[in-house]
Amino acid sequence: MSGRPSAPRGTHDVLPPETRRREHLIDTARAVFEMYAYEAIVTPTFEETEVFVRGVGTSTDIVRKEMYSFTDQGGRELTLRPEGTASVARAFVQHGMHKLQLPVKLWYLAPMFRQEAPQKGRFREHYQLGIEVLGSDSPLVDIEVIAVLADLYERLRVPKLGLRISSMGDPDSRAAHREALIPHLERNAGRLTEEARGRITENPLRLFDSKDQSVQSVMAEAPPLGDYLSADARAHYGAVLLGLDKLAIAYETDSTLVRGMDYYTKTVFEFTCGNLGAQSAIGGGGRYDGLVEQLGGPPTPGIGFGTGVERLMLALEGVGENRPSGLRCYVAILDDDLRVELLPLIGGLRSAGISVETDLRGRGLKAMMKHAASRGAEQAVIIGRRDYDDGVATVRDMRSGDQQQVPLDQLAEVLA
RNA sequence: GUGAACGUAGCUCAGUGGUAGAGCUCCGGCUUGUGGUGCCGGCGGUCGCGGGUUCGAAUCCCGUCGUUCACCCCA
Repeated sequence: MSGRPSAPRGTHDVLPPETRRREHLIDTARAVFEMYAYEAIVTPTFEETEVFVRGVGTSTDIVRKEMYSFTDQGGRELTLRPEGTASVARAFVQHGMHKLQLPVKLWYLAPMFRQEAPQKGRFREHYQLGIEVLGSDSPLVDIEVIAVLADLYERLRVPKLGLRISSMGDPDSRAAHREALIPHLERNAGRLTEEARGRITENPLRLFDSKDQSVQSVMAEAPPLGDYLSADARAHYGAVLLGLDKLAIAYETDSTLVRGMDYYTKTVFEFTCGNLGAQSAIGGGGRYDGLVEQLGGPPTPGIGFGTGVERLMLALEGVGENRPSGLRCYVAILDDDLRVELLPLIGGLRSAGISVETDLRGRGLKAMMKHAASRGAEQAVIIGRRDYDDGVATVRDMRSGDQQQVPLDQLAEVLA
């Protein structure tokens, strides 16, 4: 920074009228969440670092190199929330929410912070809309969670939508798979990149997602996780897919789908938008049946998703709707002395529920009419000395241009 | 974090070594009380920032910050 300060790297301001598009998106999401009977939850912007280390997992890029961590004046190790699920799980444990009627169904809108290299659609601070369902291991919940997100995207009319889904299995499935996968990788270590070799024991599943051709050829011959699913995990996965079919939600199963948090079990899924380039994932999530216990709570299954507000905004460029400004009426006062005299009149219109804009700069009538038009006012109320002395105002319909004289004391009724 | 491209008015961009430009936006006038089209005028720039080369730098060189693209990762 030198001279004029600017927003920090990877952050950005959202200005009107862009904020109207954003609010339409958020309003729509809230409406959908309420339709499925979710309740809002708010958690702190920062947590004890331990929440994310234990929750998200030490093998993840998020915990290893992307967290905004700091020590406060009391020597506490804190971290700006890099994702939403761990915080919600922590709150669930802290407040004994397992004693509530289960499952608990929650939604949130919150900023997330990750120190990554910024790119289009990837920011160091971004907002996520998300839901979490805690306390039921039924595949019905998996189906509902995916349906909520699909419903939201449909209402927003997200173009070129894709859904990939997979099952990570339960811990037993993963352990059995690991025993077969690691020897395969070690036998073929010569064909792996150095980076890939480093992950063999750390998080070998990640390699299924590699874009390196040589690594891919090794993974193509590797034992797929799907072959090692336990009977329970397999049945669960089948039930979820059946439910999606029943709801006519299109999906593609993809056993190479690997997500960035260690807590995922069984169902994982990711929605993509085809016109977003490299950052095509607009929302994703999965089941995390061990997370609550990991954070010191009773064994409690859970599942949720997060979807990125900024990426949705990009995906909806050109097709998204704005929230209407709601401005109904522009009051144009021609005589300077009347500007103060008529403040109660304007106040009265607003009390009557009419959105009113008026000139705050001392513009001339022509400029005020232009202002009224550009702000989208439906009607203009013009009051000059002549009108005021007669106790009337001129009301102009901005669409048709029709004008009529209205007594000042009837203005609210006529405009309403 | 690595590699590459780009950074000129609020916005979109032109200008590639010789006095900083256009369109749009905004403000005002033509119309002394009437918008969305027209005409005229005006406001607005440390050419991202710092250093260097040069008689002279928006232009060439170095550094730095930011954006974008790819890798990586993810929303």
